[in-house]
Amino acid sequence: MTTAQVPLGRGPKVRAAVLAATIAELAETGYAELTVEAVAKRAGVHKTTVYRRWTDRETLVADALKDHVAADLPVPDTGTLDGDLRELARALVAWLSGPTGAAVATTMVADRVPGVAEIKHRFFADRLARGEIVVRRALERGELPPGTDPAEVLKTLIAPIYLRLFVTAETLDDELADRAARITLAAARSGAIQ
Amino acid sequence: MTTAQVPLGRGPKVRAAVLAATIAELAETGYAELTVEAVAKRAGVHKTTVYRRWTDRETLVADALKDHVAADLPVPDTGTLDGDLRELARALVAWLSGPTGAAVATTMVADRVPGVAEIKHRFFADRLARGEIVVRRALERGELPPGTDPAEVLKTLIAPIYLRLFVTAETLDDELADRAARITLAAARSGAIQ
DNA sequence: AGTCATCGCAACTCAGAGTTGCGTTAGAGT
DNA sequence: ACTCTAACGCAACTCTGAGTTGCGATGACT
Repeated sequence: MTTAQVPLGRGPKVRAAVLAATIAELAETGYAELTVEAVAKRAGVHKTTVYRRWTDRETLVADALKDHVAADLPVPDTGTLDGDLRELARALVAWLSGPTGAAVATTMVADRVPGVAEIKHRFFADRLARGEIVVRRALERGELPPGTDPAEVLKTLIAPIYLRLFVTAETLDDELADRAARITLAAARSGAIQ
Repeated sequence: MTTAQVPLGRGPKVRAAVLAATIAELAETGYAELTVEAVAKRAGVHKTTVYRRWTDRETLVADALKDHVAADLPVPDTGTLDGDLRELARALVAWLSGPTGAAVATTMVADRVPGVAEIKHRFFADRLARGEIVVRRALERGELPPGTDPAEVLKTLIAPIYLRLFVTAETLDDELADRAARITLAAARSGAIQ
């Protein structure tokens, strides 16, 4: 729906350039300081062109986030829950370590941009749901106590990573990912995550 | 230091009113939509008065956050790590459940307001450091395996609470606090938090 | 090569950030 | 109770960025 328009005229190129420029500006200045003119200039496009395709700044940002987040998460299958959790955590760290990933996550969380709340909710709900599969497989393999809540396991895994990004604001690394996986595994195995 | 000026003239009253109005506006509209005129009107003060005391909007917001965050955290001492962790988690939930707490936390995290980054860092570092005491006491009581990292335990405790506030955006409740305490305790006892 | 939707450009309006000068008032000291 | 002064209210600015409009130029598909 979003990108699936018949590619006629210069539409698609302009659209892609403007959305990419929006993400880049978000990464550099954040939403509060983002100006449409800066986006247009970066995209090599005139300001009015932006307003012809998007009604206002909020819609533009929301669409850029939606577009940038469309790629789906590859779900690992290493054979053990420990391996899968580490892969998931490392993939999240890798995404949030990039300039665009951090900017997208921060914008989704930070500001009350109308339209972004729903995008954020769908995005995280989708990611969580996909990740749950590795926990379900572990349950089937008997790696975890019955009654363990897959969604809560995933939340336990990603929580310290987002905490570091948003709260303590230190750099993300694979050591953090591995520790998150280790802690989550220990808690889940002990039956604490119901 | 912040509010400790000799109370001469109408200064202190105006300062308190404007800072309170700033927090209230942050809670209602967020930083991106916050206008100085709205703050002034809410504080029953003229716009120029605000600009006489604070150089710009960013300084005003930073000062309001700094002032609002000055209250120090009461550290529980229930006798058991489980009890202390639950108290800490519930206190955090209570703070973040209020309108101002959520607004303050969101503003600190969300936008790149110059001056706020440092306030955020100090605030969270201070809170973490204070909370660590309960873990140190548990280590002395032999409740946890030697080598357990107090700071990491605290981070494990608060991570799912901030995750729910910022990422999944569901309502915070004591059940969340208790689960966070339960999971943290299980992971720490198993020796996974080094 | 022609057609038409799309884009560039200039010229607006409007709101909010931040500033200045001057008249007015609240409050501390005697 | 009465000054006297620092702090406040007010009006009138400038400036930047959001969002709009009309017209002429250009690029993509037939």
